Amino acid sequence: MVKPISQTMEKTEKISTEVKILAAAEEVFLKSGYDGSRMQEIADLAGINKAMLHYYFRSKDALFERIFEQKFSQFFPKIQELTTMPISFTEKVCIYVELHTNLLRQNPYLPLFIINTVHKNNDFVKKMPLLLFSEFAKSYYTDLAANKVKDLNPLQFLMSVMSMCVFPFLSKPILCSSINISDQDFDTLMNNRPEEIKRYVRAILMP
Amino acid sequence: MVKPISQTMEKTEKISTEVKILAAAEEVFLKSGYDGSRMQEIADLAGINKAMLHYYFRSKDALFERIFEQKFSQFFPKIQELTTMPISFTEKVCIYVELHTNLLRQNPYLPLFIINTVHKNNDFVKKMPLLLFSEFAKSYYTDLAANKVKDLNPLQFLMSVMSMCVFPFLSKPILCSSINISDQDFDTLMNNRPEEIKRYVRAILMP
DNA sequence: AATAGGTTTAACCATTTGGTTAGTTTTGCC
DNA sequence: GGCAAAACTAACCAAATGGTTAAACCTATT
Repeated sequence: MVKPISQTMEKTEKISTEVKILAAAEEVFLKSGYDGSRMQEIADLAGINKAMLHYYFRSKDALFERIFEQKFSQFFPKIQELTTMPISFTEKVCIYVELHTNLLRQNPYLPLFIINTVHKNNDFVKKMPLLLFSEFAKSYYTDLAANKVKDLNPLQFLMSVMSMCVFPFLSKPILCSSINISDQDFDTLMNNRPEEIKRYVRAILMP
Repeated sequence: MVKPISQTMEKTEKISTEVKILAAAEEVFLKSGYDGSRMQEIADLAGINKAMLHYYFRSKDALFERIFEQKFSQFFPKIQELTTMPISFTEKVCIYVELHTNLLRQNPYLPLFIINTVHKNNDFVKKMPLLLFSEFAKSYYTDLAANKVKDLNPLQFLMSVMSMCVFPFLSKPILCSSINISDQDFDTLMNNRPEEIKRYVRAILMP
């Protein structure tokens, strides 16, 4: 039997308790939210004693906040550099669509988790202004001056693009139940979605 | 002092306990969801004894289900007749946009409440197939044959339109926090939104 | 006024739940 | 091996919470 080397169990094959807790907490919180999650459930999933949760993370609030911060930073694709690239506004939006849709395909629970948490307590958000709206708007107005895009309200437009990317993942359960499509059908739909949205984006922006 | 007339207090000016409970339960459940709501909170808001909740509605589950069913039926605008009207697909979609956006402006908590509930237990939905997808799709294909609309995937398109209508109300807290707009700004945005979406719809559908 | 039935209340109950603690085991180091 | 610190466990605790009950209170009818 392999034994851990250091007291803090770093650099060992054995998964540290802390990591096991974080993985379990992520799964439970993401699926059930703060109110719907139980500390015992997290402990059971991690295969450890419930007291360990408090030993490592002090309280449910602290553990939740840890998970939320990590998940919140993952919610939006990393497009900081994109905003300053020498490509058209339309292309920037299309790249965002591609990135965000694929990101959410791999993290389908993310949107509902984030929205619920912020809905309950919007103090969480303040720290990170990750929606680079003003950068995108600037790019839009540059292209508008060059008559490369139609005249419209950029906030309304970007809100619409984000809506088309994110909302399907929120409405999946309703959609699947009400028009009777399977999980596989939904996945196919989401696979084709970036192309479809990009077509809409171009149609809307074409001057 | 006005006294109630009948034993069951029907037809009196005095608001019946049952109605007070339903109003309070609606407010609390809508804001906090099932897990986040407390029976005591509902009783306090209704200004009645907690035991009354069980006297009239037996259990938290039963009370919640009562509220959910009512709210779920309000989530989607009544457009049954619309589907059979002799107007173009584009016009039908535009009318839906107008109706749904305005409906949600008056019930901004509705989408998150519905989505959360169905996410936790999608058995709720089965009963009412209120998304008249097939009706709309039929109308689309009629217009496609007449070359009045562009060739696209109607499910993807209608999902997009619904996204643009509903998602802003879900993302309001994030939006307001991250790009720092006030409740009034948001209301103005939502006031202008139907027109903006309809412009997008026409641009996308134009053959 | 007496009665009977629905309505309301306060006190109570059992369970769940986040959190703590005292003591035991493991681990790294001398 | 011995020791001290860290990791871990089981048992426990107090508060919260959904739910119940027995008694009191109205209200309409007789």
